[in-house]
Amino acid sequence: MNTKYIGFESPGVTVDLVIFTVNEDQLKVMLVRRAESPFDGFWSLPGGFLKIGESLDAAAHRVLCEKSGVDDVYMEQLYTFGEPKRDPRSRVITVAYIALIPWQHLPQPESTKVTDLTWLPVDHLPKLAFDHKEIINYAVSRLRAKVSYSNIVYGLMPKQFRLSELQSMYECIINDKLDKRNFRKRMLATGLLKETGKKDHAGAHRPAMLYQFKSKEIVFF
Amino acid sequence: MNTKYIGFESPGVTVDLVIFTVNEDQLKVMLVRRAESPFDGFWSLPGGFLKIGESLDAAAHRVLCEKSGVDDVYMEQLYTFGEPKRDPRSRVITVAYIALIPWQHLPQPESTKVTDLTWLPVDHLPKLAFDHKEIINYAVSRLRAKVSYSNIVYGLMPKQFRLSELQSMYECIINDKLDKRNFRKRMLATGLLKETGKKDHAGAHRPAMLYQFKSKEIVFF
DNA sequence: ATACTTAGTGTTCATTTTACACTTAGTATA
DNA sequence: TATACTAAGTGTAAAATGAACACTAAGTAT
Repeated sequence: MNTKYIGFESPGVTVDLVIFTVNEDQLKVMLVRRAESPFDGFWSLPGGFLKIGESLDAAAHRVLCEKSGVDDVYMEQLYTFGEPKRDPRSRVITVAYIALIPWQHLPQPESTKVTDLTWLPVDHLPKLAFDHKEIINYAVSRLRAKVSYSNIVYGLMPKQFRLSELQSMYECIINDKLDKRNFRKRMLATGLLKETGKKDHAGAHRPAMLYQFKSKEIVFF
Repeated sequence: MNTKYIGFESPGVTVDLVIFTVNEDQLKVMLVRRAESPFDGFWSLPGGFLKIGESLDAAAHRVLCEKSGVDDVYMEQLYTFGEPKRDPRSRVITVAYIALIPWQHLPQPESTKVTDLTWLPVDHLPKLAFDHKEIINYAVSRLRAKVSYSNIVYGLMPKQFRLSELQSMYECIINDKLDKRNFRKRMLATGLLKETGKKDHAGAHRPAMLYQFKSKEIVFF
């Protein structure tokens, strides 16, 4: 903050969103197809330039709404990427955000026609535009770490759910199996869940109690 | 990344450094006195504008060297602050970094004359320029958290040290007392320390074995 | 009525964490 | 040179936590 202003030399500033969901037992990330050079036709993270007068968080929310049609989701700033050559056209630094959306909350596409938006499993990504794969990898490692010391998975669950669904969510993210009894004990011991009283009668088997979170607040253990 | 370039509307981009050291059993942060409006005369974080062609990390290192005269220290990106009004003059977003410097490695000021640089304890800060107090508070909470699940304190220790000094370092940062025997057991159990063979004969008491880190690598537990 | 499927539940053992007090090896001083 | 002083250095027992493990319950479908 001690240097003189040299406004016209300023880099461009964007926000890019790593929007996660879990579907078909896979952790997936939202990608949009670029329709211009550079990386024309490549998948990339949804993002956009920061507007003057707009906070970083506001810009991230704006992009989130534009692309997902959803607001009111868990979102946090991830990291700021600023290698000089990360955009081949000119200097652009990007502030990356993580967002979590329950699959059930997403407006489902009407048909299977090719669109410029997709959800791909994080462990099988094609070549992406810019440094977006690096950004996603960092986001995935942050998410995987955070799952184990917080209740951040809240952001990916529907309002009501079976404990087995919650367990499955954890297993998808950390990519490992958990012991059912220990998992239930631990979850109920947090005191963050409550029974809804309702039961889920799906399937030819004993119905499951539906649970929900007492609060949407994120807690660190 | 889907919007058009509007280069001349770009916000300014700075890096600001929260440089920590521990001295006199207190966690302290480096501050520089502003010599211009706004906040003329207030203490502020060392920082500067990002140069075109310079990566964020490089800019942070440049500022670090300018102000501390030290390189080769632990540094990590903290968070990017971008509220529209955080700089009253114009739109500036700042990428904040944390750096750790052992007190012993700092070039000591020759005299006690008033300078434009100081180290103040993080828990007793005066009013600071911009949103710098908020940035410091966030940095302190990050540091305090990270101390408990990594060996990040390496960054604050001199090359060789007594175990009691290491313990004291932990205690200063987390602001709590630790049990001596448990602390030693835990530290030695990590396998990251080695005896130097040398002993520290300071003081009228049994001399202490001097230890050092096997590697400067940061490890998460 | 029977088969099928997921829901739901406790205990034991191993490991980790915590609490806690005395002896040792020097330096300083009388 | 004997004594006092100070921080260094060490082990164990109890408590808490984490990990492994298998059967019964309650529905739906045939």
